[in-house]
Amino acid sequence: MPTIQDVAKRAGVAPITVSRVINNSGYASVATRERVEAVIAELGYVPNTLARGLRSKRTNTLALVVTDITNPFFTLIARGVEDVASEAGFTVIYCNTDESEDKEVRYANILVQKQVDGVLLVPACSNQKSVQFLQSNEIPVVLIDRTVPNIETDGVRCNSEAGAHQLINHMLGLGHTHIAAISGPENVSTSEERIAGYRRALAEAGLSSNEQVLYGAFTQASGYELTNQALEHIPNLTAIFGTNNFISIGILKALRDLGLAVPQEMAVVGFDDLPTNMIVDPILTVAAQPAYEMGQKAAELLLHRLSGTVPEHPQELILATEIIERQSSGTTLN
Amino acid sequence: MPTIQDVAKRAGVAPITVSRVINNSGYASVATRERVEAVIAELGYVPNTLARGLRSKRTNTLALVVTDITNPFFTLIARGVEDVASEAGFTVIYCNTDESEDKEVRYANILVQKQVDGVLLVPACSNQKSVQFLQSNEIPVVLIDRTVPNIETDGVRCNSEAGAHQLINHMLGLGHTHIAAISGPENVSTSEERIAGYRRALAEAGLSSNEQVLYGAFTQASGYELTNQALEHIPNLTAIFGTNNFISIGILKALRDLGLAVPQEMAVVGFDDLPTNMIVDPILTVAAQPAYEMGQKAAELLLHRLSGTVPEHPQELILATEIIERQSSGTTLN
DNA sequence: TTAGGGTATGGTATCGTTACCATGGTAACG
DNA sequence: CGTTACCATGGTAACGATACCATACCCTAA
Repeated sequence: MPTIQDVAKRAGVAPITVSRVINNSGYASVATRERVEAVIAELGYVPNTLARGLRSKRTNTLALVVTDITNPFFTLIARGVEDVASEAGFTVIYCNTDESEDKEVRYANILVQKQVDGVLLVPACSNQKSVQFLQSNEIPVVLIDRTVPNIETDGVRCNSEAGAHQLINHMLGLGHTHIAAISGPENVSTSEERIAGYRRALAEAGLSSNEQVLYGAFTQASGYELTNQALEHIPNLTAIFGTNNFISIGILKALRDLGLAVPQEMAVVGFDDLPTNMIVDPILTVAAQPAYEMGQKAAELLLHRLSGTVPEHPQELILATEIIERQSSGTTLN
Repeated sequence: MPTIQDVAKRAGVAPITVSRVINNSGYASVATRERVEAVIAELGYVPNTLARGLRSKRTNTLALVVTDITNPFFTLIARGVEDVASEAGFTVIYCNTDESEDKEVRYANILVQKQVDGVLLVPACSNQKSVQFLQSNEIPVVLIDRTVPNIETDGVRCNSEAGAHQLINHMLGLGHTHIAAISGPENVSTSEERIAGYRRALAEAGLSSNEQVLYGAFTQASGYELTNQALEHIPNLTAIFGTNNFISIGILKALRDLGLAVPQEMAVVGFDDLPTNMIVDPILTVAAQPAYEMGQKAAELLLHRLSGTVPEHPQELILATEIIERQSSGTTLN
C-alpha cells in the first residue's frame, strides 16, 4: 500500500504538500494539485487514518452506545445519527450494552482506546462511571433518551413524564379507572419519568389509591410475565400501560394467550411506536417519540460541541412525544 | 492522558516492558508485571490503538457492511458477528449501503483508510468494484448472504434456491397452480436464486407456463405496489411468494387494503422470518434463514482467515433454510 | 526602492506504540 | 565446565501522517 511519501516522491513534491492537497488545507498551486491528484489516482493511494489520528489528535469518529440496536427505537436513532455524522465526514461506531453496566464500562474503555472524538450514549443505568471515565479522558458525551444523576453533560431526550401523563389522561377520558403500569427497571430515568406521569394523571383524577406499578425489564418476556402477575393479583383491571415497545408486545401476547380481547376485555397503551415496515396491522395506541430526529439532534449537538460552536455549559434538548390513537385503547367504556 | 512512556518511567522499566505486560507477550517477571499493573491503574493509563495499529499493522477491527441494518435479518446477522468478534477481542464497524453501489464503494474506501483487518460484506449488487478494491489493499473479504460474479473469496450464505423450491412445493402440495413471485432487484444473487427455485418447482410440476415473476426492490413499498400490479394483470392467482421479509409485509398490506382475506382468498409465503419480539401474532409461512448463525459463521471464517488457520483457497459455507408453516399459506384448496 | 502581505513549498520533529535485535543472567545437561 | 536454552529486560528505529516553523517568490502600495 502506497504512502504519502510514495506519492510525494513520484509527484516531485514534499509529503506535506501532498497532505495539503488531500486535506484542502494551506496553499497549493493548481498545477501541483493536479499533478498530485493524478499520482494519487495512479498509485491508488489511500490515506491512513491511524497515522493521521495519531498526529492530529482527531479521528473523525463518533460512537453511539445504545442498549440494544435490535430495538427499532434505537435503530431509528442510529440512522439519524449516521446521516448527520456521515454528512459531516464522520464515521460512527455502534455498541450494544444490553442494559449491562459492565458492558457499558468496557465499551467506554474501548472507545477511549480508539480515540473517538465524541460519544452519544444511552446510559444503561444510573451509574456515572462510564460517563465520568469518558469525560476524564476529554471525550465529550451527549446523553440520549435517558439521564444520569449528578452528571454535567449535553443531552437530548423526550418529555417522558408529559407523554405518559397524556396517555393516561386519554385512558381516564375513556372511563378507565383501574390502570396498571408495567415498567422497565426502577433505576432507569425513562422508567421513573413515565411512571411519574402515570402517577400524576391518576392523582389529578383523584385516583392515587388505584396506582398499580410493576417493575421489570424493558423486554417482551418481562412484559409478558408481569401482565400475568397483574391479572392475577390486581382486581377490576380494565387497562394496562406498557412503558416501552417490547413490554407492550409482551402485554399483547400475554392477553392473547389468556384469550382476553383487546380492547374489549382489556385496553392497552404503550410508549414508543413500532416500525410500520415490519407490522402489517398496527393496533397499539402509543406515545411515540421522534427517534430519528433525536438521533439527528444529538449528533448535531455533539458536532457543535466538538467545533466549539455551542455555549460552554451543558445543553439539554427536550422533545415532545406524539399520542397516536389506534384500536388497542378502544372507545369509551359504558 | 498518560502514555506508555509515563507508565514506564513511573514503574522504573522500559516502555517495551510495559507493552509486554499489556499484551501478555514475551517475558515479564511476576514482580515487574505487578508493579506495572499497579502504575497503570494508578495513572488510569489506556493504550492508544491508533499508535498500536500504526506500528503493528493490525487494528483488531472488523467491518460489517450490510444494505440496511433496519432489516431484522441483518440486525440478527450483526449480533452474530458482534458476539463472535468481541469474544475474540475484535470490535466491529457497521455500515449501511442502502442497496447503493456508490455508498458501498465509498465505505470500502473508508474501511481501507481505517485499516480494518477484515470485512464482512453483503454486496449491494453484482459489481465487483468494492470487493476488488478491498482485496487489492490486502483486506480479506467474506461475503454474506449474496454472491458477486467472478470474485474469488470466502462466503457464507443460505441455499436460497432450495429454500424457494421447498416453499413453492409446499404451495403446490396445497393445490395452488397459479403462484406469482414478487422479487427484489434482478442483479442480486439471492433474488435470482429464489426465482430459480420457484421456476424449478413449477417446472417439475409441469407448470412452467404459469410462471409470473415481478422484479422490484427489497422493500415494503415495492412489495405493495407489485402486489397491486400482479392482482390487476395476472388471472386466476391464488398465491403469492415474496422473496424477502419486507416484500412479504408489503404483500400482506396490499391484500388487506384490497379487502382480500389471507389465506382464504389469497395465500402468501415469504423468505426470511420476522422477529418474534416485535410481532404479536406471526402468520406468515416462511423459509427462514439462520441469520444469527450466518453472522457467527461468517465472523469465525474471517477470523480464521486472518490467523491463517484455514486453507488458502476460498471457503464457501452454505446453510439450509427452514420452512416454518403458519396460517398465511392456508390448508389444501378444494 | 522597499516594506508588507499573500502565495507556494519544504524541513524537521513528533504523535504513542511495537518490531527487531541485543544483552546478560540463571538453570540444566552431558 | 562449557554449551545450550530459557527467562527478563532494554535500545533504537520505524509505522504514516501532520504541526510548526522557515524560506522564497511575486505583486502591490507608499
